[in-house]
Amino acid sequence: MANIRDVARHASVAPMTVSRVLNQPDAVSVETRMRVEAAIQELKYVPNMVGQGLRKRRTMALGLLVSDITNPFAIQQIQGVTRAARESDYTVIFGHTESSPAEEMRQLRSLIERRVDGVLLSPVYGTPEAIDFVREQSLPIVVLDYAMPDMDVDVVRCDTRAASRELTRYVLERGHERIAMLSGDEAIITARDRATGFQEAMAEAGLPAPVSFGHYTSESGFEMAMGMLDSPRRPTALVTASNFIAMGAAEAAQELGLAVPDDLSIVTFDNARTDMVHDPFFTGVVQPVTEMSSAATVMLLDRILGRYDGPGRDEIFPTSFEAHRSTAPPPGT
Amino acid sequence: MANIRDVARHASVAPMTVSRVLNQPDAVSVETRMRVEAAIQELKYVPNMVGQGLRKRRTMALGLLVSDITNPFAIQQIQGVTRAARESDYTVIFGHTESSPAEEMRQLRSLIERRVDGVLLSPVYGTPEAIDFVREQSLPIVVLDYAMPDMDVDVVRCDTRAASRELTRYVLERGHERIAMLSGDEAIITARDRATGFQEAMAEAGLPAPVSFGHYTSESGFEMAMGMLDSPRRPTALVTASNFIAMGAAEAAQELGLAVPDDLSIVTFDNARTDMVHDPFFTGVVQPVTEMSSAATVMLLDRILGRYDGPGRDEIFPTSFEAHRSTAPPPGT
DNA sequence: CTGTTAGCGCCTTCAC
DNA sequence: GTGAAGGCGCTAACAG
Repeated sequence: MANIRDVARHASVAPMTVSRVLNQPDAVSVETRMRVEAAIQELKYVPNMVGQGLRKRRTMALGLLVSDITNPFAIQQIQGVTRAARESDYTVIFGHTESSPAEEMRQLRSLIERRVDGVLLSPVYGTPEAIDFVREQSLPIVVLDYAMPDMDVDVVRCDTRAASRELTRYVLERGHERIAMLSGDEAIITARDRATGFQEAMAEAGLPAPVSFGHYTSESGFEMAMGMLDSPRRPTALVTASNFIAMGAAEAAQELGLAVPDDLSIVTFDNARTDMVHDPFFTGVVQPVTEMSSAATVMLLDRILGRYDGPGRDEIFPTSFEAHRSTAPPPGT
Repeated sequence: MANIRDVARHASVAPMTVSRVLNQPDAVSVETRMRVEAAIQELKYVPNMVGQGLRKRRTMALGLLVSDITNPFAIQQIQGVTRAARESDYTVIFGHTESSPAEEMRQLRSLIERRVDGVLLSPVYGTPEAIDFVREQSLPIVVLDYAMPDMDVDVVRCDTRAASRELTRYVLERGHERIAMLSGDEAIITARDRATGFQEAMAEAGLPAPVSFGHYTSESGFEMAMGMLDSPRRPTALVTASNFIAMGAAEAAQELGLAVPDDLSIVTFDNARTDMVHDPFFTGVVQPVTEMSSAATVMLLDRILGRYDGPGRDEIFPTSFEAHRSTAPPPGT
């Protein structure tokens, strides 16, 4: 594998000239450039970014950590980040944390070891440690989909509490009165916010607002739904805080012989965008994940390239709503 | 951000000793080691793998290129590779080629620039250029899910032609006689092999074997299905060569007022594994993608670490079969 | 067990 | 417009 000196020798120039041909071609005379380019071709020279990164102290790589790669949500994050990064000639080194804070720290460390120029983190529990860890290496970081109150850090997210209120109102407007919420881990701020939004909307309607906290998994959704539905005055509608919880709830309904949506309506968060799924089933809130992730990447690049270095920005994107087949009026109406 | 010399100074040792503490702790006396470790803690030193990579001429990174990250198939590949890589302390730098050969070459180049220690490629069209390009940099490469006859290269795949034969036989055994195949781009070997397997099984049964070639997308599946189904003596079953084609075909059926499976059975390849999808719909062939990808990663590491350097290996994994809700006997039986 | 020297591939700086 | 010197952070090889 040829290096820059091999090319230089082959073209009878100094290594520096080869470097110029690659990085500032206009600073080299046409004839020299052509000779160097011929040598590059001939030796099949591919520049070594490891050397370059060491010297320039810039790797042109961004780190991206998502929680759960099996979630379509994460795929959209990856797409959004990759797309924006590519436009600035940045590579994305991505890892998934399997929703484990320990793994999150391990992966962050690995990204720092590789000296990525910045980090995009979709956190598990949003503990300050992860952010501090990156910061103490004076690396810029942007947080995805996780509110960080009282932390001076760039965040890109949605107003998930308001979205939850509206989602609940939608169900109320369909005539439901016995509605329960299945949320995620109470330690996760989106899980709390979504529960709060639900409770606010139910309070407006003067109705009780039962909430289960569990995890953002279908297993947990199944269990929580079984708990909520196992009662004579069972809810006629469930508001779930994630697509996986919704799936688990739908399984529980099936297990109990309840038809969705005829016997039980289900609405959810984190719906995958329609164009990713054939015949979407769940009615719910859709976040512009790809756009958010691209925006977050641009914010990160702003920091890296020195285009911005003020206080942390909290960029909030609007959510939208998609009605599909998982909702109907309550049974008996 | 501290470097190894800062740590050395802080612990009153030579940089080399710090390096030893990190890489061969047993070669350092306990007291020295403790002093160095204290300095590392205090300075929050994180080793720089860029410098290390330059010196060792090893980056401890593998490149992985998948075609289409929105495909659950690709997610499983990423998981399998990441898992196996992690066990050997390797990082995965992954990219998606958006099913474009030009992008594939661009991404390969980017991986080479970063001097990954080896490449895992799930090719678009399986042209030799991509492989030669990697090889001429004397980098090892393993090909995923793509037969490479006449190329001396490591491949991990399934016997997709045999699987297609069996899949077709399953449909025949259900009593169907008018069966059509919707395949992918004829330039893609799996698309050809799956068509061939279908034709072989149909020939065994003495039946005509109409095949459409299109693309591995739901749009193409929709169009091909519309073409095949728009006839009085339309097929009662479709064999599709990918999950996306199956989705498109199901949409076409819906558009034509045909119920799946009552009016039309659909079987497919590239089914996502059951545990990734709520209530799987399509009957079809399931490949052990995660295992295959892990195995491919191990094969690659064999080359990288010099555990193997013989001729290219063609490792063929068995497929399995999952019956779900998209198949029934032909209408009127 | 510890240290010194030198160089991996590249580019910043300065000189010509 | 071109080149020489030096160093980014790290470790192989050798010395003590």
